[in-house]
Parts: sequence; C-alpha cells; structure tokens
Amino acid sequence: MREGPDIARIASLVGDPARANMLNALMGGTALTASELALEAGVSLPTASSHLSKLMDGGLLTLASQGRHRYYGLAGAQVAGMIEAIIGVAEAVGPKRVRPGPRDAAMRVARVCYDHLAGEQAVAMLDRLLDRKLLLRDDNQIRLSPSGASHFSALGIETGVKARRPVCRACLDWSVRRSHLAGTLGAAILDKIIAEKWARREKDSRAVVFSPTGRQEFERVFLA
Amino acid sequence: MREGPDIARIASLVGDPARANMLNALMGGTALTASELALEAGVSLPTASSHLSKLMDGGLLTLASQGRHRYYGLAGAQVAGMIEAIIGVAEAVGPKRVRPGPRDAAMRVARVCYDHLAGEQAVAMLDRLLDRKLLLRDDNQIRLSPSGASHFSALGIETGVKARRPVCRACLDWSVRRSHLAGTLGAAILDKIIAEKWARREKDSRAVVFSPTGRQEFERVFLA
DNA sequence: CGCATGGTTCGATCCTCATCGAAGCATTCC
DNA sequence: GGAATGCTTCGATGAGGATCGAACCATGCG
Repeated sequence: MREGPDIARIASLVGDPARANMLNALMGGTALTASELALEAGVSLPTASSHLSKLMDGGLLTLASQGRHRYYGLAGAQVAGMIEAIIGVAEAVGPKRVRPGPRDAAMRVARVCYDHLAGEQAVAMLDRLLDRKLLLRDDNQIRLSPSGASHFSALGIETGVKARRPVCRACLDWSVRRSHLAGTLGAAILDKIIAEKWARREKDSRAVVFSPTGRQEFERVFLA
Repeated sequence: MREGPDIARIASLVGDPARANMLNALMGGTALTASELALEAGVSLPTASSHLSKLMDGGLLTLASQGRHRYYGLAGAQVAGMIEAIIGVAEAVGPKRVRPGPRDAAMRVARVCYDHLAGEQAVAMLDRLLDRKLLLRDDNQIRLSPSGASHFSALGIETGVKARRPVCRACLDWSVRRSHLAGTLGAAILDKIIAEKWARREKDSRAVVFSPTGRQEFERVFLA
C-alpha cells in the first residue's frame, strides 16, 4: 500500500522472543558465539543458528570468524540505539512492577550500552565533561576540545581519529532520558573503567557495579 | 530466560506489515479511524479492528471516542521516537535504492513527525532558535528563554505551561541525524505553518511541501 | 421506530515460521 | 589420518496468528 523502508521486516526480526534475547545479550557489547547465544535465548543450537542467519540477512548483526569460532555482534550503534528505544517503550508500557528489583536499580546506576557506559553515572559524567569544557556540545555532535584531547591523552586514552566511527557521540539514555557519551571515546572510557578494575561487569547482565574505591577513583577522574 | 522489559512483545506488534503500515500512517500525527487505517494497511475492517485492539493492549495507541467515530492515535512521543528509530535502521540496512525518489527527497527536507516538523528545515530552525538564544539547550532538555517566550507570544504562539507535556523537547531526526524541536512548542509551530498556508501536507504522506512564498515567510520568521 | 453507517466479535481457514533431531561441513587438535 | 568441537543445513512437526465473511452491537439520522 505504501512503500518506503520496510519497518515491519526489521521490527519482526526483533519481535521473536529468542531473537530478542539474543539482541539483548549482545547489547552488552561483546560479540558472542552461536552456542552462547543459544544458551542465552534458551533454544537449541539449530534454532539459534537459524535465527542468527535471519538477523544477518536483516543487517542487524556482524560476523567475525576466528578459526572455528564465529563471533556475532551488533551491526552498529544505530541498531543498538533502536533496541534501546524499544526497551524504553517496553519499560514504559510494560506491567509496572510495584518496586524495581535490585538488579534494575543497579542497571539504572550504571550499565553497558553496546560498548560504552550508560545510566546515571554516565549521564553525570557527560554533564561534567561538558561543564569542564573538555567536550564541546553542538546538538548531537559532541567534539573534543583541545584541552580535552590532552586531558584524555594524559589518562592514557588515545583519541586520535583512526576509524570512520566518530570519537564522540551523544546516546540517549532510556532510564534517565538524557544523553550520555558514546563513540570511540565513550568506549575507551568504559575500557579504562574495567581495566582499572574500578568496576566489574555483573555476570549475565548489562549492569556495571563499581567497587567503593573504584567509584571514588572514577569520580575523582571524571566527575571532579 | 531473562526477564526484564518484554521487548519482543513490543517489537512483534510493530513487526506485522499491516500494523506497521497503520503506525506509519499515524506518524503523521493526526488520529485516524479504524476504516481509514484499514484502507491504509490494505486489510479488511475486521482484520484492522483486531490489529488495533492488539496495539491498544500493547499500549502503543490511544483511543478517543467521539460519537460513533473512534479515533486512534499514537500513545505518545516515546512511541513515535521508537518508530523513528526503527525507520532509521530500516533505511540504513534496507536495499539502498540507487537514487532516492522525489517523495523521499521531499521527506528529507520537511515532514511531519508525530505532531511537529522534522527534516532539514526543522533541524535548521532549531539551530537558529538556539543561536538567537530564544531557546536554551541543556542536553536534551530545551528551555524557553524569557526573550523566546515574548518572541513566540508576539507570533501568536502561546507557550504557557498547561499540560504535563514539556513545552520544548529535542527529537532525533532520522534523516539528518541531528535534533529538531518537539514538544508543545514544536507542535504549535507546525500548526502555525499549516494555518498560515506556508506549506501543505502531501496527501497520504508525511511530507510537508512549502510554497515559494511560504518558504520565504518561514525563513524570515524562524531562520532569520 | 427503522434504516444506514461505523465498528467489533465470532468462527473457520490457511499459512508462515519457530522448533528440534539427525545428518553434514569445517576447523582444530592429537 | 582420525577424533573432537563448533556450527549449519535438512526435514518433519506443530502452534500461533493473520485473514476474511457473516453475524452482531452501537450511534446517529430521518
């Protein structure tokens, strides 16, 4: 009846519970093998394989073959953003639990969004970085200021533009409803947080839990 | 396996072609009757009715009964945002047409997004309003400045806060990938554009086409 | 009241697609 | 080479759900 982009095709890919679980798992940012995703989705390996090839055909996933392992990952930040948007609606219209569970609370504070940090911590961080003029915002375009470049460089975070992917990008946070920092810089900061052991990834969840001292360090460096 | 928000449920609602067409039609912002939506989706009335009740159950639509007419509309800006996000991915991964058709071009320039203007024109307008300090941006929060309040009031646009809905909001544009203005002010501006006959809605499309003089007027008032 | 219009509910049909077991490829390790 | 691991393809089964015609409510008009 009307042509245009085939939104039903994309949405129906996400609309199957098994595939939705897989995508949800991949929102953690790390690429996973078919067997891990099968486990995650609670289906057999053949079933998972079939789903994965559909998601590949649909352009939602990328595949990296390494020897006999095949790692599936989200196709990009745009796909991740779409899934966040769907999660946001599902949260809003879903049966509102009288009281959010503990894991939910942890997720709100800090979680992984594809490859960078999201949640209250991340939103506060971006605010602070903008305040300190280490980053400059111009709408959704976020640029690194000269002082910011040297600042991050001093922290051991390289910000040279190598890839086509932007260094900084704003990403809308579904729990806070404000932006946090994505892009290669956002990814590098998350890497540092994990590498410094300021926080650890919660097993089988997107939640990121800071240790008491780790939180202090994080606040000292990024929220000062 | 994992609980959390039921994203598959929401996505599968959008994942049916008939329902996707209906939602797409409702992205125009005007509420439509069941028969109009049936026509739009290319299905019979009973089928459409069944789809509509599913969308209602899913919380994606609102219903306003007026006499024997029942008007269905999108449940809110968050739902509209999700659909825009899905459209964005579908555009990106979809079969890239060698050359975007004329309607596509018009859509990129100016279109309706739920109840406000989107597209290049809208993005340019927000930029300009921020430059002129009529609006103040603080992340996705956009506020009306005192000078902005009087400015819009002089244009006959009331900006008093009546509803719970925010006056200003940033809305991400899928074609330009930058923000444009949503909220009651965004809606009021679109209303003015139509009321002043600066532009007309393209029939059966979200495209908004400016007349030569209308464009001049629009640019004089909002892009000066 | 009776008719027309707009809409929903019911029932039956049909088809897509998710699922899994078994078999088949590919890669690596011994 | 042979065995083991990781994954995909094939084939058969089954269930959910999209679809429409017909019948059924509700509202408005004369």
